[in-house]
Amino acid sequence: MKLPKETKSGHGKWYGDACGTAFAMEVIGERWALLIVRELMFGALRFSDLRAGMPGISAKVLTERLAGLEAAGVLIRRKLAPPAAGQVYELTAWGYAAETAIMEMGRWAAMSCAHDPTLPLSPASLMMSFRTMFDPALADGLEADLGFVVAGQAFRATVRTDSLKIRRTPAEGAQAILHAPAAPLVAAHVYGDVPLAELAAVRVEGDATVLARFVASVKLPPKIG
Amino acid sequence: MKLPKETKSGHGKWYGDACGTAFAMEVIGERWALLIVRELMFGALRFSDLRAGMPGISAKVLTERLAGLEAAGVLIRRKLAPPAAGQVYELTAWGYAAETAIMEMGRWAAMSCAHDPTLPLSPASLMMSFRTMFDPALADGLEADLGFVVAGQAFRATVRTDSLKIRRTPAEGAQAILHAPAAPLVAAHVYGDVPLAELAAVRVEGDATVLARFVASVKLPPKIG
DNA sequence: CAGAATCCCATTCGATACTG
DNA sequence: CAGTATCGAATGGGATTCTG
Repeated sequence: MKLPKETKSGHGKWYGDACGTAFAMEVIGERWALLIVRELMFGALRFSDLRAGMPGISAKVLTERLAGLEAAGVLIRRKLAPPAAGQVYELTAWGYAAETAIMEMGRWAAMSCAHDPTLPLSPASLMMSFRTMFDPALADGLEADLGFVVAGQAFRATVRTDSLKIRRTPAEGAQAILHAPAAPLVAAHVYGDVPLAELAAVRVEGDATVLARFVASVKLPPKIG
Repeated sequence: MKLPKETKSGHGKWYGDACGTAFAMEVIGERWALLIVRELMFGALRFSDLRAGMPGISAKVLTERLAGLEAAGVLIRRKLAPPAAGQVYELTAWGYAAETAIMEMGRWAAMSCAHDPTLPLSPASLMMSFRTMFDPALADGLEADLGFVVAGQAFRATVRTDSLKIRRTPAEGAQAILHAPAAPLVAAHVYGDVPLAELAAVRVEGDATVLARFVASVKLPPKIG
């Protein structure tokens, strides 16, 4: 007697367990699946943009995962309006609701000594780390409208006294805009305390003081493992 | 050219990504790994106890996962004091720190319509769901010391005005003790609103009123997917 | 460029049998 | 009870090719 195969792909096939954690792992536990959700967390992306954020994933696997996540209700595929050809992948409301879980996993991982923060990092990962590590107590009342242009991807961060919102939106008009060719450089400054002066490729446009206050409000947790 | 294999087992071999979420998935994203952590969350267990909580896992895979999780620093194997033979597996401080992430994943999964809460459930899963779904606002100031004996496993829950602690400890002396032969029966009462009177196999010992107040303070989130 | 289809090998899994 | 050893089957995933 074999266990039921059920949907044959995507979910419901592994654990047969009512535990929510088990169900979550069936949906987002396959290799790459959670990273796809991470990449989409700040807004819809096209196939090739997704690949760019996940070096190492193959077209086949990305196609399979996108189909699985769509079947599970995590994301939908949406056709772009006529002028722009092609389509984008966008999280559903439930997909966006995974953000808390993703952040808690990231926070947990950051507590391990084995976690290597010097590896490559996608722009979306960097932004997600800001959301995770933002501490209103450190922000000390900061309210700001910041832009980040990292590896060609633009994000807009809105800092309020007790919240931080980030979305994929052009940075024009922000109080301060940080331009960097790659995310690890920004991480070296924010988390590794490397002064901006030592990072020739990173440029700040606008109010550097506001940006510095933001950087001071983002901090990694202590290591416990 | 191939990607680096690195540790050959356990972690660091998949994504090569500084993103904490990616690292977390390398540690606990393998099949069954997170469920092992879940089972251990309330205290150390032996090999066979772990198998009992995860119907479907084979001895081989359990052995492999335990070795991987030990190598990653999530758990340690500890020899029992002489009177009791054998050894147990116990989470490290970092392993216990995964609880928040596990709960957030469970909360997220519970928001999906596709989540089937009628599947089998281990006692540890049930307790974890209590921790996840406990709402101090619904508890309305309840302070209590409760026992749960489910499928032969005993847990002790301490309810405070704004917290709920649970650990694997004999239930003797609690204000109320709920005895049930299997976890799904308890879930049917707590989350499915099936009256205790209809569950002949479930028995309450002690102050049923206190238990009822606890049950009223545990609630599933609304469905959004 | 987006993504489906095919091929093929490495890994992984589950079942069973076996051992201290 | 607590694993280990072995083996056949299933799956996974990279490379390549093909299509709109």
